[in-house]
Amino acid sequence: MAEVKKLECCDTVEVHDHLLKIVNEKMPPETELYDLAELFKVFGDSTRIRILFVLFEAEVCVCDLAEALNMTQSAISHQLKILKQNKLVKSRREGKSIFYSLADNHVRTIIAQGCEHIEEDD
Amino acid sequence: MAEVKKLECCDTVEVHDHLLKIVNEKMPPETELYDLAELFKVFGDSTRIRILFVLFEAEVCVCDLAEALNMTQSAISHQLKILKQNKLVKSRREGKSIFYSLADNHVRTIIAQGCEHIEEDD
DNA sequence: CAAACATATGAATAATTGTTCATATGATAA
DNA sequence: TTATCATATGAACAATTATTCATATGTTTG
Repeated sequence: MAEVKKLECCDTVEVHDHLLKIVNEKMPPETELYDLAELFKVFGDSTRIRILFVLFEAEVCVCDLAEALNMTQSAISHQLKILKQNKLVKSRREGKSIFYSLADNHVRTIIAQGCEHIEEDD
Repeated sequence: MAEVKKLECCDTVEVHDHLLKIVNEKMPPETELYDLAELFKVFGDSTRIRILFVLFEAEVCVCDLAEALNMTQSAISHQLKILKQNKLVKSRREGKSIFYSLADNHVRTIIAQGCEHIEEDD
C-alpha cells in the first residue's frame, strides 16, 4: 500500500503518469531554465528594447544613446551593463568614448518574433 | 543663436544628427515598444517557462501542471492567467477541468531562439 | 438540493528591479 | 599634473511582481 494518492489528480491517473515521464525527459535542467528566463527578462524592459532598436541601425556611443532616447547617461549605462552581461551587445573603446553594437543576430531574430506575435492578434 | 548645445555630444555633431533622424524613423511607436517589453516579460519567469515546456508536449489541465511542476494550484493558475492574457496559451473546458495548450508557434520559435543564444557562448 | 472537485482570484508579503543622485574610473587636452 | 570629458558604479527609493493563503466561482455527482 505504498505510493498512495501520489498520482490522484483529475481522475486521469494514467495520462498523468505518462505526462510526468515526458516532462522529466524533455524538461531542460534547472540552470538552463533559469538562464532562459534571465535572458528574456533582459528583453522585458522598454528602455533596453529601445536601446536595441537604436543599435539595429548603428554602432553608437553611450552619450548619443542617452540623447537619442532622452534619458540620463547613468540610466543608459546601467542598462547597457545588463545587455552586455547577457551578451546581447558588445562594446569597443575609441578614445574617451565607448561604442556599443549588437553582439549577434539572435537579438534581431528574437525581437522580430516578438513583433510578429504582438502584431498578429488585434 | 538658437538651438545651441542641443546636439553637442562626443564632438560628433553630424553623426549624431544623422542618428537621431534614423532613430526617429525606425523606432516603433511607444505603445508597440511597451507591448514588446510586456511580451518578453512574460517569458522572463522560470515558472512560466516551465509551464510552456510542459505544453510543448501536451495539452494539460491545471492540477496536472501543478503536480508536474511541484507547485500549488494557485501559483500555476495565476501564471496561466498571465500567459493567457498575452495569448501564449489558450484554454478549453472539459467538465470540471480546464485544459491549457499553446496558442501559436511563435512561442516555440521565441524560446528556441533563446535556447540557441544561451547555448552559443560558454 | 448539498457536497465534492477543479479552477480562479483578491489581498498581503517578500523579493526583484529601474531610475536617480553622487561619485569613481579612465582617457585626453592644456 | 590638473582640468575636462565620457562612462561606470554603488546606494537608495519607488514600483513591479511571484507566491501564499483564504475564499469565490463553476461543474459534476449523489
